[in-house]
Amino acid sequence: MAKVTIKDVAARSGVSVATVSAVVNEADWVTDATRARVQRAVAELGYRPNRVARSLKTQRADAVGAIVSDVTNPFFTEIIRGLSHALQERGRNLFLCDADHRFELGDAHLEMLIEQQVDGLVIIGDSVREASLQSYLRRRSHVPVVAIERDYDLPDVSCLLVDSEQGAYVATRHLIEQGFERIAYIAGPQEGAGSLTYGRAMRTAGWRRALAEAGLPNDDEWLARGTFRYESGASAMRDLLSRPVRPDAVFVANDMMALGAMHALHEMGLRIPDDLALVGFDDIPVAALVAPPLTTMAMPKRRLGRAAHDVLRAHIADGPGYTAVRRTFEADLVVRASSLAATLAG
Amino acid sequence: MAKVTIKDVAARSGVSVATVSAVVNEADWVTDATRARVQRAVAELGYRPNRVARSLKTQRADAVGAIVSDVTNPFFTEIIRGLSHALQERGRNLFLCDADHRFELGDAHLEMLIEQQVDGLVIIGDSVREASLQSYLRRRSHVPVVAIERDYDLPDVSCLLVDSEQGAYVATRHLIEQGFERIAYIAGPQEGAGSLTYGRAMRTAGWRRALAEAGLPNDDEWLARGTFRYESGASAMRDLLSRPVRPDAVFVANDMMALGAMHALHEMGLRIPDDLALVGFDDIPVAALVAPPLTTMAMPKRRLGRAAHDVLRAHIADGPGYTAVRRTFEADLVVRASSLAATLAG
DNA sequence: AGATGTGACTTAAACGTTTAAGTAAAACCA
DNA sequence: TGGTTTTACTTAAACGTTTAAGTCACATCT
Repeated sequence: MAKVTIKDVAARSGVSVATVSAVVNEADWVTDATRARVQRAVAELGYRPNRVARSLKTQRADAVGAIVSDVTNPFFTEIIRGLSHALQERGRNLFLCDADHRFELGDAHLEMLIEQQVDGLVIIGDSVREASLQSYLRRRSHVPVVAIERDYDLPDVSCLLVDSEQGAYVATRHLIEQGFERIAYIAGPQEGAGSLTYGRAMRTAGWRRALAEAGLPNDDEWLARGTFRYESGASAMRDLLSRPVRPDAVFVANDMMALGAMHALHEMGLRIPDDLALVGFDDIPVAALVAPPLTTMAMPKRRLGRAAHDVLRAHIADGPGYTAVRRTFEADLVVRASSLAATLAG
Repeated sequence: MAKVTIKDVAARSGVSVATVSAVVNEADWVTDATRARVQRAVAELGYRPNRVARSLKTQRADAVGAIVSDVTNPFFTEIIRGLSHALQERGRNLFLCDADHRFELGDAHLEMLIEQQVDGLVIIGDSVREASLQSYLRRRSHVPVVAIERDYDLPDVSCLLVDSEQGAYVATRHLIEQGFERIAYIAGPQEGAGSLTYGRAMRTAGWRRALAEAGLPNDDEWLARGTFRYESGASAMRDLLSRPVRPDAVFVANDMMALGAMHALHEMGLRIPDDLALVGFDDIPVAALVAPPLTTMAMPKRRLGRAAHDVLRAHIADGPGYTAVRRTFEADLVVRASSLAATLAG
């Protein structure tokens, strides 16, 4: 009934535990004969090394922890996939925690991952408060942290971001090139006074820049706000359509809201893109599946996950003196039917 | 630079490590004065107990491991959410691993979770081979295992399943009640000779039963096969429509394929449900978001996750002598626009 | 007053590994 | 041949906790 340990293997194969350890860890000094005897004992007893004991002794976990703000969001799961693959290749494991949009939960997960002695941390989306992270980083020793799509103003954390301003600019340019002239924008929540001059908030700026450049109107008359969730996209759309001048195209700050907007348009009997063109942001998998397929700015999701791994690995290798990096990725325009000029689409 | 341990706290507060341990674990015999002194030292040093050391000593991890066949599949992430919440409430942690449909990966994850000494295992979907699991369970001691939506023929693993036959029956009955008479079925992959008489494979049987009962045709003329993926749903739909007699409704074995079928119908200019009604299975979140919203059999996803936790907890409490259970859940019909009789919808 | 009990700790072993340091035999060299 | 090096191990301490067993001062009982 008892668990089989390295001692049992040592006893059965008639060698010391150190030798068994050497065989298990593929040290080069063991003779073939001894190695074979030990391996036989390992197989016969079904011995598996205890990672907990090993971690305690070696002071490494060969694992990293990740906290994601919403594990049911396809955008994040793609990132996780990329991260998970990269780790897998190196034989590292991933402890994944879902914060479900609740900061207390995210903070609790952070604490537990630290106690678990992971070798590094990945924070995906807005799941951990800056204050909590900061108080951890102030400790005498801490593991490297990299954040994805979350911009921390902390010197020790690396941030992997997407250039939202540029993405929004490209998306809007695309609509302009398709010949649309009244291009509205459905934004995320109102950013707090100057505090969030990063990430998704910058999409507004990109939209403005493209319109200004083309001499098109870009004032608040053409701007509506949502919460990044599906339902809010639908109501923002209805809001826009109720205004004096109807837009002929809408750029939406993320795909979930774009889908909501699409739903509202369907309900009102308006056709996409004939009556109104639509461009989203993120390129979640469903974007290609709806009718019509949604034009969107593709986030390099898997690459973000993989890059998080690479950066973390480098930091771990560099030891406590690592220097955090800040990397910006570009979003790519994926043209689908929802944004094609009526003349082309028809 | 060094990590702060229980010894540092003991030294600073002038007590033994045993006392610090007692304070941290809220033993009741410590005086208020001592407790305060220790807590102050803990706060001042920023001490966090090392879970690895604790696990090694206590022989528990206060964590369970889960292996999911595809972390990007919304169906599974909902289950994970349920599991994760339940664990959270008990202060237990979740180690989540993504097998990405690759059995070698799933098996490797199984091995590593075992080495990590988790208190229990949850296997979600088809991610771990029966042989691998069996060889683990043959070991002298093992932790409890519960599988969700995967039917293992192993006496020590608990299985949480959904009654697919019944679900398919209900879905088909619904179409019959709406007045449809030529009800086709898009199934999953052909089940291997007699081997998969469980799970999703049983949906064919439920469809047949409902049709037979109503005296409607249910032979292979009305059956097409896919692979449970989006694209295969589209081609299966095209296949069905190319046959001599066109169906007026289609029941699809899962939502992803149903969405694919929907896409094919849009392409061909056919209207849903007017020209052809559609019912899916799973109720993934997008099902409600497409146009028209998809009628489907809702899987109790969160409940499955929560139930996995409950069963696991019971098994852990029962110790090595636990008796595995087999529980079947019902899928609920969720009626949306895609299946409403033309007369009602119009 | 002496025995007994209780409260508030401390001591030290243990959990299952890894690994630096030690050792004994064999191989090599002059 | 005698000394040195190499090979193939073994010994034992350490990692950071928990916890059973021990201790010692003090209160309580008869």
